[in-house]
Amino acid sequence: MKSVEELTDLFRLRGLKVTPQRQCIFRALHAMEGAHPSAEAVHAAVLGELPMVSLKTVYQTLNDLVAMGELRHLGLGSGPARFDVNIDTHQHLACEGCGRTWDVYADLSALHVPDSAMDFAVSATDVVFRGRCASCAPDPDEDLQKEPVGAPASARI
Amino acid sequence: MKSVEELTDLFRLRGLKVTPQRQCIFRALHAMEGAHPSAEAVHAAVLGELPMVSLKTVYQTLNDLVAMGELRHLGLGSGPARFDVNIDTHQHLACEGCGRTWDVYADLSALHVPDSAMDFAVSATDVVFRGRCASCAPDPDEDLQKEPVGAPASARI
DNA sequence: CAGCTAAATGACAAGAATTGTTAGGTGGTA
DNA sequence: TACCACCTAACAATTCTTGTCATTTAGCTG
Ligand SMILES: [Mn+2]
Ligand SMILES: [Mn+2]
Ligand SMILES: [Zn+2]
Ligand SMILES: [Zn+2]
Repeated sequence: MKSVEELTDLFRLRGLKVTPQRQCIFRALHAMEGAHPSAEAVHAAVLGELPMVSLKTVYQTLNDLVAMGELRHLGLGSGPARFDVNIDTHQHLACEGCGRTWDVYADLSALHVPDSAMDFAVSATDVVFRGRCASCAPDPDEDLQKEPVGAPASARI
Repeated sequence: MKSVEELTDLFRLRGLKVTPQRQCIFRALHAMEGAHPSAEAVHAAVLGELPMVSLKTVYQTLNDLVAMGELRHLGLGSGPARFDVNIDTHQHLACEGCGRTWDVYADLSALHVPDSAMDFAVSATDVVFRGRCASCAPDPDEDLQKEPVGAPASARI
């Protein structure tokens, strides 16, 4: 995520105004490098500094950033939309146990669309590795005893 | 998607009851092989046969099928959830022009999670190729005047 | 086949996430 | 400083999905 100063300049270049609310959102996002917050999470972070900012303002600013390509909208899984503060090309690990998500940088050079779809022009490839992180790994002892309980209610991005 | 008879047996095995509404939903899904319908789309198909089925019943049955692993819940962007009638391992082409989605079967054997994430146990890999389909291609030479015509039956959303 | 019971149905309402509306306020420029 | 397009925030509206509950029904048992 770019610095507050850079984002300020980019907003002004676009004819968008830079308000204390927006700069506070910029600051919150800049402090979240590597995270995938929901709008609500960004709002919560912002409220610590400016208690009167509305959730609507947060949504509006996040959507502006997405339109500018300075933030990615993650549309995976269910529940509230997540935003990706990292706009470099990368992929994700999604833990089905705790719902956390990590960035990974995998080599996609060997990944090709089959010939049967040759008339489709690919501009981006989204990859999500789903599974279980170290803390959520099934314990081998419990594994022998019982069948795994149903997945947690919220296995999200 | 399995046949109405197979799904009927699987529901009974699970202690779930099989009602005319549910069998109608089974039929609708079975006729949608290769598609990625929303709950609303399934509901619309069902209403042609049984006009009194509620959307709630459709959601309930689709969720049961997902819990049984006979239907996949897709998170392709925002908007209403899509369900994947094809539960074989496969990937998707998503056209950013018309919003349609196609199944593809790509070779993922060369796709590995980086070593830095070695203690993450991957159970599934979701791949979405995003771009533009032939009808939505910006290429001015091809299909210049053509309306985006319906995709082949096996390649619907 | 009749009776039992857990499950399903559907009308309705509620919940969760996001966006529209609008009246007043403000940033950036001249 | 004055202007004005843009922004803010309270509120309402929309969209998608699930909860509640009275009634009905599927599947089982005898
Ligand atoms: Mn990321
Ligand atoms: Mn599919
Ligand atoms: Zn985990
Ligand atoms: Zn298209």
